[in-house]
Amino acid sequence: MVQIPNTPAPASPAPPRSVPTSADVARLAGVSRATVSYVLNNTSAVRISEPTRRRVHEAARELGYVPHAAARSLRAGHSRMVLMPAPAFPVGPLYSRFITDLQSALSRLDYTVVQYGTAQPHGDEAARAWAELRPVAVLVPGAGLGPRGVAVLKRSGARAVVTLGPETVEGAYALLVEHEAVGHSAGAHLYDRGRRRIGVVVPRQSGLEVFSAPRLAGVRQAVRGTDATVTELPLGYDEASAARLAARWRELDLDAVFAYNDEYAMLLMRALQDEGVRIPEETAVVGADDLMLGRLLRPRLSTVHLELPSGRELAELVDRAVRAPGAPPETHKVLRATVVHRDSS
Amino acid sequence: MVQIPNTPAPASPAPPRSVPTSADVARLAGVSRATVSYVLNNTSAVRISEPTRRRVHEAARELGYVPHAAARSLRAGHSRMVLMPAPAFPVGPLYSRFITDLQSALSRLDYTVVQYGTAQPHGDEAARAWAELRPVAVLVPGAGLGPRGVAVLKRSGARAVVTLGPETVEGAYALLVEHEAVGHSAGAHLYDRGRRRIGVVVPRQSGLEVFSAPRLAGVRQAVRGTDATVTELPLGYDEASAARLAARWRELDLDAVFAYNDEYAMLLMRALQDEGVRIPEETAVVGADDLMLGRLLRPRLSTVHLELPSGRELAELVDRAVRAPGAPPETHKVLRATVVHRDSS
DNA sequence: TTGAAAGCGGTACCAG
DNA sequence: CTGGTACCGCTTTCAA
Repeated sequence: MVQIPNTPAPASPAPPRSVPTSADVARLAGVSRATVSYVLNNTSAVRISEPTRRRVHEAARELGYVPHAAARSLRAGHSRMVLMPAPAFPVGPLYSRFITDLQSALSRLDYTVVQYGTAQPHGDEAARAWAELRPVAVLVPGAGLGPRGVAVLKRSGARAVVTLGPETVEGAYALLVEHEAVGHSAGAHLYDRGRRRIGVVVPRQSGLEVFSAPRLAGVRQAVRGTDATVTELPLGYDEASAARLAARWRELDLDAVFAYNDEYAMLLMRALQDEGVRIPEETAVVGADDLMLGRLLRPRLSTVHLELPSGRELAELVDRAVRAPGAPPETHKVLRATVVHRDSS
Repeated sequence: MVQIPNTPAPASPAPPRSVPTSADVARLAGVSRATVSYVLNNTSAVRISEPTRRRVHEAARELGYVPHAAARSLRAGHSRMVLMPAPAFPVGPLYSRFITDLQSALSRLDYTVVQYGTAQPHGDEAARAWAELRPVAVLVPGAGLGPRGVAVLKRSGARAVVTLGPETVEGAYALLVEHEAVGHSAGAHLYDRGRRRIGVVVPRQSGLEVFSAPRLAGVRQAVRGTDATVTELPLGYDEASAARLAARWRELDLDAVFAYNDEYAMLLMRALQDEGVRIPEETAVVGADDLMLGRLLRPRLSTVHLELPSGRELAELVDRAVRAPGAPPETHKVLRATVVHRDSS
């Protein structure tokens, strides 16, 4: 490269214009690039004299040298990056915590966790973009990734492809999050408490169908073969929508409702109470997620408590899959749903 | 590398074992690597015959070829990656939406957005890890990044370093999120409504000090030089903690409280009501964040509505900074806080 | 104990 | 229009 002569600069301490490389460090320390690499990586297979180490470290510090991860993993032929597409659905506190736990657990195992900015393109399209980064493992929340996508990822060197969603995908390690179980718990609970005309809230908010459909199906399944009925109740997340639903509550003639989650439950409960519907006498209400706010409502909200696998467990699973890439993909059900009975049902 | 002779494999269609490279594509198509590159990148500076293009595309498809992003950006000397450390504080719906918006806005400008797994190490330490990825821009939420960190990032080629937090950092483009304004709005509102003995909730939850301290300071500032008093009220996010606080409410002798945010407000309001404290007559309550749940409480919760800059604006700012890396860093105040007066104050 | 050199997967110049 | 080739920054033999 041609050195452009310095323009007369202000008397600042000669700011190095381009990014320092290991070659720059070597030059400054008066050693070869190889030696720099040995020293900075503490390579045990080779002994470097103490004075040399010193000089190298000194030079690196002085230049503010930071190794180039891409170059390193290009040479190494692999990286320790675990890629996790950011979920398409609005995340609640539950999922936030889960992500945080998982990230720190994987960090402890010396992986670099990266959340890839959300999938505009459809799953199998997106998989290509993820594959370009050559992650050692990919952890996909929600639906959207197909068998084609899994194949692309594996062909690009991903040693573990794990889905965390409603269905298994050919070739991937599947952590089945069956939201049917949530609806099933709620439905069974309501039936046990003598309710027979059960409404189920289905949020209109887009991105939530993935959860709401199976939850509804779970309720249906819970009362299949009994005399109970299940009624679908579309509901937007706003007061007007809730008020409209509450206004026709009497004619709907329901004695219970599973409100999708605690937030929708709060919304609907308020509207019902404003309408003079007595809870739980006339209508029982059950939410889901076991948020703090449920305990603060009056009557206290019955809810379905959800438990995702711990971040540590999942991290270990990923690690195992990375180390034994030959192992056939397994399927595990991971969503534990239990009813917390309070006063609204 | 030594080729290990194939063990007699099941009669599957010869699965390619290693990751296909552009050389493989070239071989299969019977052309050079250069030609493959031209075709797949639609390089306009060079004309490739239609039959050749066809053969290359065909070969790429057949092999399931996916380019190696690291190799590409190594050669190019730069990437289009915008790195955003995952925030250390628990994120609410407000921030979630903000992130999502920002990501899609940046995607539209053809940047790749990546959330880097949360900062275990302290800011300036973490900056080194981020720098290893050689992002073209870094967007840091919250506090924790110091001038040293900024320097490291810039030296590693980051053309834009933007902080989104409570204070400016030497060398970085600062989007000032001044939570003092939140407290100030709430304090002024309460004062205007005739309240003089103001309590301010300070969450015990760790990670929230960054927000709670300035909010408290803002209230203090709003009533400075008046006869009003400000009392700090530490509060854990659980019912027991709230009940304890409510039990000594009468002796605290407060006529108003700014409850940090809507969720803490709900928690405290419930405890106060259970204790028989009338709201707003005896004590006015103001929350913040303007969440749906505030509208559902009775009395309806007064709150401070917060507005962050739109994702599009921020994306454009980043883009501008990337294109004009010489420009001196600016500072902008970006948090708009306005009181939404309802029935609790 | 240290250095020279090969190459990881792409891109872009220059020659044919 | 296409191929040869020199890099990008780093690690890792192999020799000296």
